[in-house]
Amino acid sequence: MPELPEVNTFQRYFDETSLKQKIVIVKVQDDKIIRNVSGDEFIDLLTGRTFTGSYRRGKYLFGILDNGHHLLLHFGMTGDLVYYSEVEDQPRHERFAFHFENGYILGFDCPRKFARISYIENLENYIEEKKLGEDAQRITEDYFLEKMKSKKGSIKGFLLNQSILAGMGNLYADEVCYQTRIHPESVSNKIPKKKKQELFQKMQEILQYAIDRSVNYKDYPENYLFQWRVDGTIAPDKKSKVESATIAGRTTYFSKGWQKKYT
DNA sequence: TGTGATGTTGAATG
DNA sequence: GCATTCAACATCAC
Repeated sequence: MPELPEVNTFQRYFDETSLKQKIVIVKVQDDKIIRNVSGDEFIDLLTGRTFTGSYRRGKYLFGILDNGHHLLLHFGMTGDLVYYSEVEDQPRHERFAFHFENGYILGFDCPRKFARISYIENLENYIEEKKLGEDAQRITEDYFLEKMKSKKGSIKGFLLNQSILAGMGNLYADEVCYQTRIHPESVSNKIPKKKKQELFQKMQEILQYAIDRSVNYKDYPENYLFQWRVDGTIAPDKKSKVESATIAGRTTYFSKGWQKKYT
């Protein structure tokens, strides 16, 4: 269930379990999610290798290999990592797995197969090709304001655009809009500067809050919109009702009475 | 039984 | 070139 904070949690998990051990066996149960090489090539490329570190940018997690290459783990909607040693702990929808020297296994679970795995020889080139923006937590306020100036689409679409800033997903974008009282359909370059700054600050705050606690959406405080993503419920501000609409192609929850639309 | 779900991408359209 | 919309990807849960 990964947006930036969740992928950050995956990174921690990956770092704690899978670094500095040789991969002795690679198993591929379903190579559909492996994008740029075949299942057999994947096995050849990774057998005998060791992960020395990781790098996360938005929702993209790159495992750093001991030959300087990278393995991209993108979790899609339902990707998950499971480190286990007993066969019965193997996740139900494991698509591939690394067996380490110590007998433990890192399995990549993914029911919906929306994940994307790529073997990358040159990370800079890959990021360039994909036009992957800088991580949402590493951009500056100036950059954020500057980018918004020229954008005529909805603020929701802006926040979701991974080539401008990487890491915001559907739920977090709604949350940031809600907390800054900006209607998600607002036109990006029509939002007053002060509100834009607020948007930037809130985004940082919400992401950091989630990262600090490795939280799930459900663990958020009640005044967050997260657990109120139901039409017609009373919004956390207690006065307005939550409604939904499709904005920027995604189901978006907001509260008309609470959030102002700048057009 | 039908519907929609945390994400990305490519095609089609304006 | 840009922005937007839609369908597709595959499975599960309600």
